[in-house]
Amino acid sequence: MNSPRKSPSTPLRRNLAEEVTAGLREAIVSGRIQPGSPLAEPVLAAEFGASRAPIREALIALEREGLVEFNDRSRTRVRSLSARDFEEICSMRIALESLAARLAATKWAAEHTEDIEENLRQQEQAATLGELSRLDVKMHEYVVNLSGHRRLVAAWRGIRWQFEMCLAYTHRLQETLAFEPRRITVDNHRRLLGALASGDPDLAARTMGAHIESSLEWSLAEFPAIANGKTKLPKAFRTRDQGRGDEAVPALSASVVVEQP
Amino acid sequence: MNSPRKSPSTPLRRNLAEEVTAGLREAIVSGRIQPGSPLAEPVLAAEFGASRAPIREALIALEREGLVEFNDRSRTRVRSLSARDFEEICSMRIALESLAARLAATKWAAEHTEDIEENLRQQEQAATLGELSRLDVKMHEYVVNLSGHRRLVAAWRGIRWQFEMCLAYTHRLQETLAFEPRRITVDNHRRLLGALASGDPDLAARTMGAHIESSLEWSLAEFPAIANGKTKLPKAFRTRDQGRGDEAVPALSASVVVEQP
DNA sequence: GGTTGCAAAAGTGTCGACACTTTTAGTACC
DNA sequence: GGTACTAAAAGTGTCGACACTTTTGCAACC
Repeated sequence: MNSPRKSPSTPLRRNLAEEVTAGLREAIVSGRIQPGSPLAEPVLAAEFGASRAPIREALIALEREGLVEFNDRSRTRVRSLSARDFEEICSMRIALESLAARLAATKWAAEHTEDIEENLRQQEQAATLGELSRLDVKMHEYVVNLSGHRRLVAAWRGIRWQFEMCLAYTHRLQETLAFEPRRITVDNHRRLLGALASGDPDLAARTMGAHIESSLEWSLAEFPAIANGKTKLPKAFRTRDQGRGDEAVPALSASVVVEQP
Repeated sequence: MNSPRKSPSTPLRRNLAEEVTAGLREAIVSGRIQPGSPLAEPVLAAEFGASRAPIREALIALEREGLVEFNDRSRTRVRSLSARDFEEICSMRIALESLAARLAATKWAAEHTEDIEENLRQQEQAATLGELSRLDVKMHEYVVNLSGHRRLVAAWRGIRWQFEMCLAYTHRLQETLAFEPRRITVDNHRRLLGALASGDPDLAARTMGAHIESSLEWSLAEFPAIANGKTKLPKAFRTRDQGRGDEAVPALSASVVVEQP
């Protein structure tokens, strides 16, 4: 042996950094920690009963996921998502998932259709809007993973939780309006499934792009508050981009890949 | 004062982590550190005269840029780029830069045309293939930044240095064949500039996609070694994907966004 | 000769400490 | 009441140390 054991009680818990990352992510996405809240390393270290090293690593990981942001002086805050952020997230999803659908279509097999259909069945039975969204994201994630494109997967993960954060906020506003939208969503997904299973890469990409775009338009229609700043969202969520001379938000129609059918 | 100063000689150098990141990045991209080389924290710490904390941070940053990879047991190595990686990088560039071009076209102004034309003039005078590539990347970076899409910029940076690493390798093989390719490249860029300046988002996106795709095809034609593994590349660069049951490389034509003109 | 077992070496995860910087909170001053 | 100055508090960057795990090197063994 080497030296005095510090705490023999500690049952060798590795990857404290990952635990902290997961814990913080959950708290942020769920809204338990409000956007804009400062995240000081010593404070978090105390809360998680860890030292600053794993906390630091977790914060870097969360920054990569877009859930927190570092200030000029390296101070960390929970990120606030503005309408512009929402548009960026959606246009990225279109760009990335169109490519994912293209690749997935070329290697589509019967088992994939079965997997997706199982998911769609669950969607039809989903009790809450939140549950429905979770299944929706899961389906999209399935296609992204199936693409086998590791950099695409990585980039997608870089916005995934930001997207869920947006969803959580919109759902918190309107937990009810589930019926009509749900049928539309599932119908859309069936069309998408058909395109993927057809094996036609162009069709799959086009359909995926149109699908995401249409669901985005629906969101904007339902919650114009998100898009124009006259928002009913929690105050901290309502952010005028605190950027340094940031350009104006590009019109949505311009940030979306339009593919002619 | 509080306690004994450790080294009064240290002139307050901040951001050691960034220095290390930049130093390692340069060494990796230039090939001074061979792909596959292990990067042990204590070793690097000694080399850079730093402690492990900033080294660790630098390695995480480089992993994010795709220049190093962590193994199951968290050991770090310089990443080896296979033909599949090359294709992934290019298809990501097409997806991202097409969107960037679309956005840039909507906000294009005379000054931007001037900036690009200055760059093209320099391209025409570039003495080496490496210099030409540097200008090429700079031009593409210009468009990406002009898009004003922060997540797009972030994703692009996530593959930028990997791309340069590929370039460095191909150039090391063939430093000479500059004349014909260069004229083609510059011609392509002029066409691209026209599309961007036209203000037509669809045209800009389409042209950008085609431009990147064609330059990729040219690379594959010139250096089939890169694509098929029968390579003249340095041994460490020649990597059979050491993945765990990785799927086959999707055909290039399937990983590229084809947009009908 | 090749294999197995074991101890040293090398490596990662986490911790606590300190130097320095930025904020915060008073406090004196006008 | 508002403003300028100052000292405490809070925060980040970096360091060295230790506990534990994985590799490596070597030696005994079949």
